[in-house]
Amino acid sequence: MTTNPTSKQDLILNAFITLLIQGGYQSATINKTAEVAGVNPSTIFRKFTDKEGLLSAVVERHLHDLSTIFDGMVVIGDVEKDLMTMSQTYQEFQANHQEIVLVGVQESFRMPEMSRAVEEIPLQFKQMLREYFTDMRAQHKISDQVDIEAATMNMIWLNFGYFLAAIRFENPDLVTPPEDFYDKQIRFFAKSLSV
Amino acid sequence: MTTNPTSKQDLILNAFITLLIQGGYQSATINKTAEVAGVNPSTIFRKFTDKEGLLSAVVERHLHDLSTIFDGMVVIGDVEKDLMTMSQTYQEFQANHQEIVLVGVQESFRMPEMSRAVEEIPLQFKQMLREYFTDMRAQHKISDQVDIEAATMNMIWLNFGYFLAAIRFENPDLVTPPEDFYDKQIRFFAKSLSV
DNA sequence: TCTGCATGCAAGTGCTTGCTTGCATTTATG
DNA sequence: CATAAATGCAAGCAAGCACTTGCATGCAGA
Repeated sequence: MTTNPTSKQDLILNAFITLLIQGGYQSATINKTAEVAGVNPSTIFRKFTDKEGLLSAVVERHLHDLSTIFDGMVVIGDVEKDLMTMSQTYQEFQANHQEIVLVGVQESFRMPEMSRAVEEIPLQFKQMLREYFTDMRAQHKISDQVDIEAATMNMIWLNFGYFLAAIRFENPDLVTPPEDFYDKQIRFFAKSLSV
Repeated sequence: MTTNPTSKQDLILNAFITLLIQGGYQSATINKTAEVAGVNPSTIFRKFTDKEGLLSAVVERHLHDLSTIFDGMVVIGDVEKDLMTMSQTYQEFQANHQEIVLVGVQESFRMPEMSRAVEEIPLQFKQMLREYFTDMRAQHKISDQVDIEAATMNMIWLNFGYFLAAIRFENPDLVTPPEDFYDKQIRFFAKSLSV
């Protein structure tokens, strides 16, 4: 093999993820996954043992990605711009891991471990935000009056809500393009930090 | 019948809704529904024809409730308090119709009509908020500078995000009690309206 | 050229699902 | 009390599911 085709492992995983996004865990059947991946169903079992094994592989890949979530991000000390950067990083990560968020929301009852893997995303975001706000307050770049915990949670829920609306709703009255979100919403939010 | 027991229709519907909340549409099987309702599976088919028919009944009930969503609500002209009231009304309605929101989020690909029924909730909320903000600005109770559209969407996504986090996450770092949400978050939000 | 590994293929197993049907039994109603 | 409607019950059906297995095939490296 001289070319560089995606490995069958990845082909299968990607097919599975596609189906997870479209219909959740239950409707992402092995047969469909095999068909989308262009692979025989038996191959999937040989590689992943189980349907659960397939899911585990997805979760593992996700947790690995998560550990590097804010790695490339640079803050410059301009609150408005930094918040935009952080929000964008968070949004893009979630968008690239929709399947985890969706399955986590869907199966939180039957697969609590899954739910906990999903929670890790906003938790990382929260930790970073809190540190940032604390820092900015020490530098007097945001008001002393600001309730950091409240501001942090506000950002988290706002971003989480926008994300889910964006991937599941179609009505333009409920979803704006990401750039508008960063530009208008984060700016709106940033204002309340100077009061 | 001299007592007033819930009709079998309602028993079945409620059982179905319970299962929808716990595991979504696919895992809410007719057999389980019958068992939870204390009813024979065949009865369900005689009453609702189909599994789809069951879902339709749930959606119909929902749409009926939705038409009265803000009926009992009273605004007093105090922005902070009014926003709390509105947020609470919205949150409580969503909590009482979790099943619709969840199934809508889960099955938006396969059942777009469902998705549209879910969208109606935030759309109603949006309409009310926009009117309220416009009104308050005319009365100079909020700043002229405020971007009403941005403020409206901010409230919607914030509330939507908090709601989904609240029903699916367990970590107290990601979910606060509703009272805290109204008290701290809405107050935080209200501040940005006076800038 | 030989060997071993990865894959395809097809048949099959046992379980669950949605859904139907015919008949007995209970329950409400006049 | 009589009649009709609402339910329970049990058997059954076709389809889809996860998963297994045995064998043929093809491809890679020694």
